[in-house]
Amino acid sequence: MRADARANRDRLLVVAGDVITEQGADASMRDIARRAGVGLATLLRHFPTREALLEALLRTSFDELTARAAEVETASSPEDALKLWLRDFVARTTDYRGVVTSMMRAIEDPESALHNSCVTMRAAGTRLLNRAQAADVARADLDGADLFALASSLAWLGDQPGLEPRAEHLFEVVMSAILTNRAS
Amino acid sequence: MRADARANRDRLLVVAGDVITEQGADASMRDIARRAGVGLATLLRHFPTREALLEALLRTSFDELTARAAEVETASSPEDALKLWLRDFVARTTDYRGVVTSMMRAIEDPESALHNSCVTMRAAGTRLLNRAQAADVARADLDGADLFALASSLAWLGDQPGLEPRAEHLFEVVMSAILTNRAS
DNA sequence: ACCTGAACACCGTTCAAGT
DNA sequence: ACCTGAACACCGTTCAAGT
Repeated sequence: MRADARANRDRLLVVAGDVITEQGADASMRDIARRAGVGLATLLRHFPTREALLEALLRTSFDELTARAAEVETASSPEDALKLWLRDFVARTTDYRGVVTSMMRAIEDPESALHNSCVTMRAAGTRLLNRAQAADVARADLDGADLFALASSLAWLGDQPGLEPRAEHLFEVVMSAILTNRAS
Repeated sequence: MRADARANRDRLLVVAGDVITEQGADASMRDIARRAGVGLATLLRHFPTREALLEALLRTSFDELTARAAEVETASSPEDALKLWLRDFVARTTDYRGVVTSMMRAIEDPESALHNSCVTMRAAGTRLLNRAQAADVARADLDGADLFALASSLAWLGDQPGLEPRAEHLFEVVMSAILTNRAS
């Protein structure tokens, strides 16, 4: 890639992060290009679809989540590991409003640019779930896709304007459905 | 209202119901007008915003849900009543894809045309929750807004394309978090 | 009263023309 | 190679003109 193209790409990613943080995942592509001081066609050349742009923005975050799953797996009890990781999942997914819907779409669509990052991250979560199930602290009738769906629904709740104050409480309610809480 | 205007309005509602069933809550207003054989300005004249159109479509359904709450309250045990009603809530809200997000927005915004129907319906659900709590079969640390949020998140899950097969299972998982299940 | 076409400012897509 | 302006087909909003 030519140096000026690389510079444009980097700049676009930074600006896109800002704009999407402000306006959500359905922000205007034209607006992003405008604020990057670049033609719309240039943005579309680097990221041919909105999905591709989101993919570039989220790949790092999702890869970090995958790595984080490995960390908590060795550092924490099965129950705490699952809790910590899900909290992280929700926090990161709520960073950009509306992005959880794109993620749901992407994990169902193998053609999506986001597909692989999503699948890998879900697999990491599944390992934490299975570990908790083996330790008898999580419901046995859940699989990785169920966990992913429940976590996503919590992220969706976090995206809803009036719900921030209850987000933590709702997290714990759903969490209590995932865990079996046999002790205590 | 003049007879021709009334006819247009009725016709628009029917067509809007069809189109939104097919395409979801963000269907093109122009398309709805087109399929109703009417100018776009005529649609906007009867329903000045998309919210207003959704309001007209959903008011009946929400009012029925409010009435249904009163029915199950007298006909069923506190636990069954809550279960039955929440299932109904999710089923109706999933009828038009994407509508649950509009509903969430509407209940936070007193200016919204949907606001009153939503608030009334939520209050009906709150009564069922309180009754279940009094009978000690539902978690005491939930209020009506929590219940509404959890039910909405289930409706959101039901809207996601790949999740229909797990919808019922996820409903039961979240339901188990709401109920205390002290017996059995 | 009610309806409508047209003008408007937006959107994302595409591509010929420029450097 | 890479960028860009312009044309395109869409969107919802608004309003003067028609019946």
